[in-house]
Amino acid sequence: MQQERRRQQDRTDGTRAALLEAGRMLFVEKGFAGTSTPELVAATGLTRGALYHHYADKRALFAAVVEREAQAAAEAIETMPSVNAPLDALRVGSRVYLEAMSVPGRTRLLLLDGPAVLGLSEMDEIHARHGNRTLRQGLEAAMESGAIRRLPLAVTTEMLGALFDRAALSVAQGASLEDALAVVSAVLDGLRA
Amino acid sequence: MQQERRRQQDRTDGTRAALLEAGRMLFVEKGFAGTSTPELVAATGLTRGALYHHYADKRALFAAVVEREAQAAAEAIETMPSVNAPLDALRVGSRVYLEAMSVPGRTRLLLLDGPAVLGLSEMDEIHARHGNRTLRQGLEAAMESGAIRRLPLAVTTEMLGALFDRAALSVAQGASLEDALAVVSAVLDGLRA
DNA sequence: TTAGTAACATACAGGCTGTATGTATGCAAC
DNA sequence: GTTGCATACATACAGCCTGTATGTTACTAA
Repeated sequence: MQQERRRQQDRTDGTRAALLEAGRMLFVEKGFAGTSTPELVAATGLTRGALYHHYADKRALFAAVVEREAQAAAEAIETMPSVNAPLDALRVGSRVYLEAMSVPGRTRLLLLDGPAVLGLSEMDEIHARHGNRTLRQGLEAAMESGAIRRLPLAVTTEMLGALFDRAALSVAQGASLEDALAVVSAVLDGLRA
Repeated sequence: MQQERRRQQDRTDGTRAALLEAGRMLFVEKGFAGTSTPELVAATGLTRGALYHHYADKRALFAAVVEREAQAAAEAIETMPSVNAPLDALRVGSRVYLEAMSVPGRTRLLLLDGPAVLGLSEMDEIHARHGNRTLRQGLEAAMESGAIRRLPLAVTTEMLGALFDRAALSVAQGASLEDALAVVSAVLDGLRA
């Protein structure tokens, strides 16, 4: 009974995983608009029927792919070694973040197509559901402890996050990771109280 | 002769202007993917034939709209009063930039759909063709004069530009302009040598 | 075993894009 | 001025794609 119920579940899980995997590959390679549902299912051996059975539409599959990517990135970041000094924690965190974002395709999914297809607010919700906390908490702790200046937390988080994101994009496009980190480090340094 | 040749030119210019205007309106309102060429030409009284006569495809019209927007933004920024002290120039420039980016729809065109549809490199080319120089030159001057730390110029420009862009987006989404400027100011301050 | 439901596959309707083709209008030279 | 060409458009068409409706098979619970 357990086993029979599992069989259906496994079947579903396997199909969804296949669709997510093919989706990630194609969305990364050709973008959301450039990927058609026929070629998507062709990559899995299924038909469009299966796709539309499991996901409301192409956008919903894309959202699932993006959410999975955001989760993976968040996990990579949360395994960060904890650092005592808040400012050092921010420095280490930014390096970890840039490394996490260097997974091929991740910048395209999370920073280019994601915001355009799903919208900024839905992207914010996705990030909120996973690890976006890290930067905000890091900044908050650093402000509380007096390590860096006190600034409006929400906008500061958004703006520094955008700085890191662009760093990740530049690195993905060939810029030097060390150069990017030098700028990050200088900016964080400059925020000391 | 001049006059007769002008008539054709005027006709072309008028048609293109109408397409650009309708394009801007619809692309801002419904995004690139959400805007169809039939509704685009319906907004001008023309037909799709005219559109495809003047532009290679929908993407080319979108690129023209984006380029025009980038140019308008650049012009608004270049009319900035010149300031002597490099660091003050950066401060004033950032306020002018945020104001320029507060034109409705501009953030969507230049920061959301533009990069996703045209790609980062084409967007960079567009910006290079217009006013992106401002920030780069401001940073360069500030570094030369010793006002701020010496950092890799290219990435620094990209990353600070992204910081400003996100500030513009946050403001466009309801955040306080003063909060955003406080962060900008703090970051610039912190970069002093 | 049987009824019901979930997991697919197939078939279809509508819309959209880009191109090919047709038409009219300006323009330049004779 | 009319003849011929090029430019500016309009119309028609082919192909693809999306989402839905309908059919079929595989489970599962009673």
